[in-house]
Amino acid sequence: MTDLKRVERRAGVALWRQIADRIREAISRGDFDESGMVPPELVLAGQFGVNRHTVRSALAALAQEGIVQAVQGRGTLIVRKERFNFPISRRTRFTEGIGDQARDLQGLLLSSEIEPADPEVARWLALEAGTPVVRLEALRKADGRAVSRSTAWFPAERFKGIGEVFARSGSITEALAALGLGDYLRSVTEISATHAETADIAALELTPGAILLVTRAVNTDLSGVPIQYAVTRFPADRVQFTIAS
Amino acid sequence: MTDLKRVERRAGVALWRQIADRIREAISRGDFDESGMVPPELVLAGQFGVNRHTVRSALAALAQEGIVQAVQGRGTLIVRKERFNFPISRRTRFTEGIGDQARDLQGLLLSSEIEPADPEVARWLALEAGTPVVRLEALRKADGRAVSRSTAWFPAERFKGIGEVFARSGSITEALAALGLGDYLRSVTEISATHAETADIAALELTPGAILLVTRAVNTDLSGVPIQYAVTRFPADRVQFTIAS
DNA sequence: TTAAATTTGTTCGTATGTATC
DNA sequence: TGATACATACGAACAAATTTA
Repeated sequence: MTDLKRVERRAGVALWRQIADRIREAISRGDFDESGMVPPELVLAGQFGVNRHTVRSALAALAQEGIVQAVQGRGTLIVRKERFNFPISRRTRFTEGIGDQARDLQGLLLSSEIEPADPEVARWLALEAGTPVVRLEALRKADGRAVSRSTAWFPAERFKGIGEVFARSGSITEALAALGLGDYLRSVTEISATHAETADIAALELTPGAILLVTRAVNTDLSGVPIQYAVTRFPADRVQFTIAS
Repeated sequence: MTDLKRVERRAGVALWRQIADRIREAISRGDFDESGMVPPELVLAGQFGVNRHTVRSALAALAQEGIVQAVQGRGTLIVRKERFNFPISRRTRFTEGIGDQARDLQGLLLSSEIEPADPEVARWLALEAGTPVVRLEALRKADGRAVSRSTAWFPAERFKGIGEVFARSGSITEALAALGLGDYLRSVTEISATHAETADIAALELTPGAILLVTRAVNTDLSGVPIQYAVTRFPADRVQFTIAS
């Protein structure tokens, strides 16, 4: 607690930013490790010699960074993170990729519908816009934690019943195999990062403002014909990617 | 402006969240396209029938998402984004990778020092901890926009003068070539995402709370000996990655 | 060039609601 | 049930940066 002294007013740097920095440092020093929580807002306000709102601004910034999580009625918890490592290669498969790192893997079908391909989906799948495609919404959990929320499109002609098959197995690889596709390859993966939107926050059990790693990927059959285009959102504090060349 | 009516107090959803959603929708509808800015906070507060602080909370959330950027004295600008695409492969090279997409590329040396390898750096470079390494801090710009901030380590025995050479050419590839390494390969790339810290916010000219894509990568010479370990931070709203398998 | 008006940024005060213990 | 602690909202004042007159 040695560092939680009064804050001097410095020109140019807002009080709440200075306080956020001090709390961040105190956390990384392990000052609050016994309790696993930050002291109550009013206590911090007293120690820093500022109003409680100023402390709240600082804690809100740290919550945005994912360092702490405020829980109404209890206090502000310090968040500890361990990331799953998700390998990306020509033979990327979700279940195999994370399998080693988790005891319990679940693939949950949220919905499955046939719809006409919009221009973007058509482009990725090398189809005419308007061609029927199956849209499959899925959520994956590892050891009970949601690790990805994906939206995948398949040509409907070839993979009409993939929703039902995936619902049973929870694995795209197995579902494709059941529909006669024994093997497939990853052709393109795009990776970007954004803030989570409302729907994903709910599905992935995130705090508002959480960061998502987003992949846009195409899988093809062995002759190079696109069979799947998927947009997958991974909580950035739970997942990282590895590309082994 | 049709949607900017009074907000009803609904149980369960905070006012500022409802307002953030309404402003986000109005922006994506293009309601403010003529000016490129959101109306002043006091105007919004009046239209929504709430206090200015409530509007500020909503705008702060949108700023976190990177949708808007507030500028003191001017107003709150709507941010338009276009991302550079950075390909990652066995032959990843920064300059070649982004070269097509930008007219003007700059590689700036921030500092270059020789230091003993800490355990992590030593592990990635397959050296004994404490072995001298060159640490090179660099900033890269494309068309005047900062696109990456990297910290790279090289075995000092082999690449002692790389700082000076990089300072002249602005290219790691050229610097390595000048030191006798004609070709090299990317062996591992790890990708994660976090919030930017203070130092990177300044160097990359970001707004606080911006998201960074972070790569940890190892390059080796043609016989597989590690020659470079680099941690590179890319602003997520300016860069995305592509892995072509 | 200067001054005023506009607009966002920060801080404090106060009150009330809601969840946890 | 009451105490504690975070969540939301309103009000007021002033600072700082920018634009406009």
